[in-house]
Amino acid sequence: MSKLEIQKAALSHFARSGYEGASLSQIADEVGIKKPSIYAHFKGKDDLFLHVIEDVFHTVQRGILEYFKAHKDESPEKILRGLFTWILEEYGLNDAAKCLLRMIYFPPDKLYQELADIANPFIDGLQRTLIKYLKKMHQNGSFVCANYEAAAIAYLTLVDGAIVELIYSSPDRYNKRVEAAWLIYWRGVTSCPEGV
Amino acid sequence: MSKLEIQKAALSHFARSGYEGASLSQIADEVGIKKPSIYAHFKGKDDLFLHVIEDVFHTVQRGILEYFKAHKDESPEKILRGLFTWILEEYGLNDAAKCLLRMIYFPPDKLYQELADIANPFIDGLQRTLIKYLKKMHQNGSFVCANYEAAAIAYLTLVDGAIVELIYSSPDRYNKRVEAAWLIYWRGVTSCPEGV
DNA sequence: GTCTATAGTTGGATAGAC
DNA sequence: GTCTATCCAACTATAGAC
Repeated sequence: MSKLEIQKAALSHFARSGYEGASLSQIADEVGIKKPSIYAHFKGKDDLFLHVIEDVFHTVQRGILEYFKAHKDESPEKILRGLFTWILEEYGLNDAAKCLLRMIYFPPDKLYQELADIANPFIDGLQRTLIKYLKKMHQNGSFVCANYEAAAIAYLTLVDGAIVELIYSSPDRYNKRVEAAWLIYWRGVTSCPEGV
Repeated sequence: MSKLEIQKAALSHFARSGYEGASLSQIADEVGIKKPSIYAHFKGKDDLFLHVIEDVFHTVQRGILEYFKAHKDESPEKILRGLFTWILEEYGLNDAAKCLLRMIYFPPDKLYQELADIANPFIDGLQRTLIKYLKKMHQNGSFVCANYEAAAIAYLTLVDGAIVELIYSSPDRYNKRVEAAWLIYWRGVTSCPEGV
């Protein structure tokens, strides 16, 4: 029962302080138990951390796939633009997203390999799914552009750049970025002067 | 003399392991001195850290401004595109850039305010300088676009998204992102169908 | 300015009672 | 499954000799 509570508290500490900065005492305090009680549920700090991380990656991945499924009948323009809104609502002030990004960009040296084994399939999977989706829409005729693969890569660049602003500053500035960048992106993708 | 060596070693440790993960013993080891000798140059870990960070921010800021000055006679297209190449060459595998980004996105809770006082002027300064530059070029006639302010914000989104890939994966995939995203960005910025 | 020695704290982890 | 008590290692930091 309290296993989930420990994971939840641990998540918020790992998100805020990183792997090295988080301490089992503080996590136990937040749950309302003593430090040694954690060892009844997890083998140690590494074990707790990896359980939390694996859960976060799978949850986020599932969320994104569900978003695409729920909106699969809409136009690519609406789906791609809407994902930015969805990210803000779902993961704007969320520990899970912050922890996930922190561990992708700045993994603890000690668990580098274990983390890469979780993170790489996640990243590659998202990229391949997006390219496959845009390819289908492109052949479909519902996504007219010069190069769907470049469009996918550029889109992911946009997503990362926007999220970075969400982490660093605020939802407000995130929205400003998204509005400005999206208009230019979509114009650049769909307008094909002399068929470049 | 060894004050600079300590700062240099500290930088690489803060970049790789973060504030909490870096230890004074390891830093001292790398310099080839004993831990207490650090206290002859710095008041403590915080003091060393803040000195390193301040130095990094100023160095990077100076570098970027010098890049713009050195290329001020070229077209905006060349300057903006060239910055991506410059970032890769100058800061691709660099501890300074990695440390800077890490501390912007995931500052240690303990020194949050002190870091914000250094990071915020840096970020805001860059953004304001870019907008001012594009405004001048716009009024100049050498940068034809619908909205120079949106172009600036979207450009920064691109830069962040590209850097994220540079941190996470490799120069190779960074270049792929830049090539794909730049083409779409520039097309979207310069093509103004029915004067949007 | 660098060292040895050491204080004082906190970290992760284990043993064993209940 | 949670607790108290405890161990040991690592950390930051200081005192004082050279």
